[in-house]
Amino acid sequence: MSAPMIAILDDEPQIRRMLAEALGEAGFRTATFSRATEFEAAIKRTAPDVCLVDLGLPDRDGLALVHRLALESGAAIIIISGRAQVQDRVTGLELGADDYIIKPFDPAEVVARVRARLRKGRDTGSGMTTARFEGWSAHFDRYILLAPNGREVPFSHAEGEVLRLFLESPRRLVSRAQMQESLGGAAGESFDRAMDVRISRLRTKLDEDPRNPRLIKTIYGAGYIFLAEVDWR
Amino acid sequence: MSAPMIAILDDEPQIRRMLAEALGEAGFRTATFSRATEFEAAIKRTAPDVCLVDLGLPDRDGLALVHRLALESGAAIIIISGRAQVQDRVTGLELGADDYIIKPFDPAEVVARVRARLRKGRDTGSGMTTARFEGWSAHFDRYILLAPNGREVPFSHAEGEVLRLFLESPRRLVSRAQMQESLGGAAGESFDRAMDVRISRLRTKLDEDPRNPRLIKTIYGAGYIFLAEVDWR
DNA sequence: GCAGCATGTTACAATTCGTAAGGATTGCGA
DNA sequence: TCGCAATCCTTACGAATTGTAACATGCTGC
Repeated sequence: MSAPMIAILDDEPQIRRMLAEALGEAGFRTATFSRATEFEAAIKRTAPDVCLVDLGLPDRDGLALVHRLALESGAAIIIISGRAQVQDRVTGLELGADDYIIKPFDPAEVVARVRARLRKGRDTGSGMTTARFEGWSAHFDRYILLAPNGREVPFSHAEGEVLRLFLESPRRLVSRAQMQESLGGAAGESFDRAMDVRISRLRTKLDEDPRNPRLIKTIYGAGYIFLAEVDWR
Repeated sequence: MSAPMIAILDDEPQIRRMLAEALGEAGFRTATFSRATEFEAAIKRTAPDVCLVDLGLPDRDGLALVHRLALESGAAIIIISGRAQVQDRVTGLELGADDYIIKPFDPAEVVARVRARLRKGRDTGSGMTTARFEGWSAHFDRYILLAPNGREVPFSHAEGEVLRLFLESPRRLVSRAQMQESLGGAAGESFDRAMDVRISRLRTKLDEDPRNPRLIKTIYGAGYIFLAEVDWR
């Protein structure tokens, strides 16, 4: 498993450099952006672990961006802002941010707060081989699903990759770009249809009603959401 | 599911009261302690969701306590401290604290930061998945509406975004500009008509009489207002 | 009422997605 | 090497979602 990925959005080059350097020295991968639109597009592709967002960007309202990120991405969100009023901090946090750092800041504290965010929520990763959801259990070490009625349903490697991706971020939007990234598909080709087919097959194995799937929802133009509470063992 | 439990450790009675009151009003259960030994014993019995710990207690070294809590309890830990040096904050966070608040603090910010910690711990999605209004219920976790007569009405992602926006601020004017922000529409384009169409489709799903909509009122020249009492679960 | 604009609705087209059918690839045993 | 089976991708076409254009309706101030 590679180093955690930190996405940085700030319009001041100096601050971008400072953050990227401090986080890089701490062993993280970083990606920096100066404009919100680029930033948001990149998020959908790469699914970073933590987002550092500077409020008060010129080209968009930062709080709306934070709200969207909180709803749609699984990343932890840390706001960096020059606005020091309590009310600013409260609304930022209520909109879904996980932390709020005031400028000027010390890079060491930023690194510490990023580490604190990563510590929590890092459940998956090591010996997790079985996941339960909605009466099903997926055994990745044996390549089988156990249906709620006890029936054994085998699944292939490709199907397992998709299922694992969903089970690792349940109730979160997973974009097609993220899937391609995770499943090693080259971009730009007609790999899209292959993706569809994998999903389709997985759905039939999960007893989904094709017209009205309960577990794997399609978000038109965006990706998929796996709608279930998942419990890894 | 009962209200989340917040354990508070502070040696100043005034601060204990202030925190307990603010958190109580926000809907949390609280338990306050003045000495670390009592506090630690209680933690083992009641397993709180969040611990608020004041450093600099007389009877023990606070950082050691934080470290033990981080290792042994599953609770989120928020340090409250009068020591404002960056180095203090960094070591507190490195030892396992999830957040670090400096005295003097505003109770509203403490509440917001407690909420932020609970959001991430709570599997995903913050629990806000079902809203009831006027006999309807909107299930955002299943992408369906349940009509007052029990009929199931599916809705798409775009429709759901609009509906969620209304349900999150009922009886309040929502301007078109706000919608564009929240729904991620690029500004300046002819996105206006698209907005209208979304509203129109949503209205038909909600059985609105086109000539006389009861739920989604148009405020000419300003925006829309959702007229219903909303109850989130 | 009328002019001028804001909003509602409908029909249509572009895009995106689902899946059945068939072909390529791989692995395995005879 | 050949045949067979399993797996996976591609093709092709139908279905669903969404935005846009065009037109209809409604609001506001004169």
